[in-house]
Amino acid sequence: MDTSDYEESLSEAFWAVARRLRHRTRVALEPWDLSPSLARALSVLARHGDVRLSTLADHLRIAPRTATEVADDLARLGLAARHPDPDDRRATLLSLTPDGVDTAQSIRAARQSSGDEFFEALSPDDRTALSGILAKLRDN
Amino acid sequence: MDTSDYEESLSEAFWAVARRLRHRTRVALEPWDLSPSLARALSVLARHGDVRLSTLADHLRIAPRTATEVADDLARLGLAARHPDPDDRRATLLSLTPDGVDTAQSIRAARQSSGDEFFEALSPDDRTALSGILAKLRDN
DNA sequence: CCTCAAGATGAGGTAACCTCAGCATTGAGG
DNA sequence: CCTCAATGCTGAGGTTACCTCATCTTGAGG
Repeated sequence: MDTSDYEESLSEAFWAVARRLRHRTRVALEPWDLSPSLARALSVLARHGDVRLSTLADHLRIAPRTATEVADDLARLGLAARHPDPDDRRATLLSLTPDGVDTAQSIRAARQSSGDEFFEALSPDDRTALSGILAKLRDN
Repeated sequence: MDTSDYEESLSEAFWAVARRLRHRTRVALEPWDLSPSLARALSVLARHGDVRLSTLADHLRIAPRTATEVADDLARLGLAARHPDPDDRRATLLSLTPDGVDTAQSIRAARQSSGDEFFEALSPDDRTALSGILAKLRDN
């Protein structure tokens, strides 16, 4: 196996896992009828409270314009609401509604209690290793 | 950091890396005006020769219907061509054209010579670890 | 004030997937 | 042989999660 093959299969493996993870996540979220990306956004909100859309975009590492759409979707579902930033009238803050808080919490709880969560197939060591490796890849 | 936070950041990190990888790959493929998924298909063809569309789908881990589209695209670009399977008249084989062979080879060469390939930011040990971890995640 | 930047969004687009239904062909069981 | 379920491909029609570009409002510095 030469370097090229190695690279090849690394990225192939990566994408195979990505697809699988996406699928698993979607299934896990079915009870709430939430897409993976909305669930991610929800958890950012749960962790950081009110955030500007641009900040949300930063956290999710997506384009600001896309954060607008995520906010639209969360608002449409009644999980979050926009309100004006008192400090800057250009900006909009997004915050969870009570329903959003509940949803975020129950997703969290469900994940915690479900033993077959995707990454739990790994040993703790593997998880630590993966975490470190992903951090390196994320910021290179 | 409890388990849930840990999970959370693992999948977030995973997706952040996925986005980055996709972008990097796209940039790397610009000289050939090929999308990442077509490049993956091309390399499957380069490694396996003639394949049925369904086999291609298996290799790429995509739905059979999607393989049809990949084949359409490769054919449209003149990189691959369909021809009937002599053993089964239901099936179509896809094979690289001479142009496709050249393209596959030059992509391969470019990857080999470019030192800044995405996963080369990792140490060989990390690459090995990642490879093993992905293999576990792929088949759980 | 005036200019330039920053925040959000409307418009419009894309890649890479998917399911479902339908057709042709095949192979296994009666 | 003949039927019939299974297999292989594809047309039709989504969906998700992104993107860029242009435009509007507001803010901050000279």
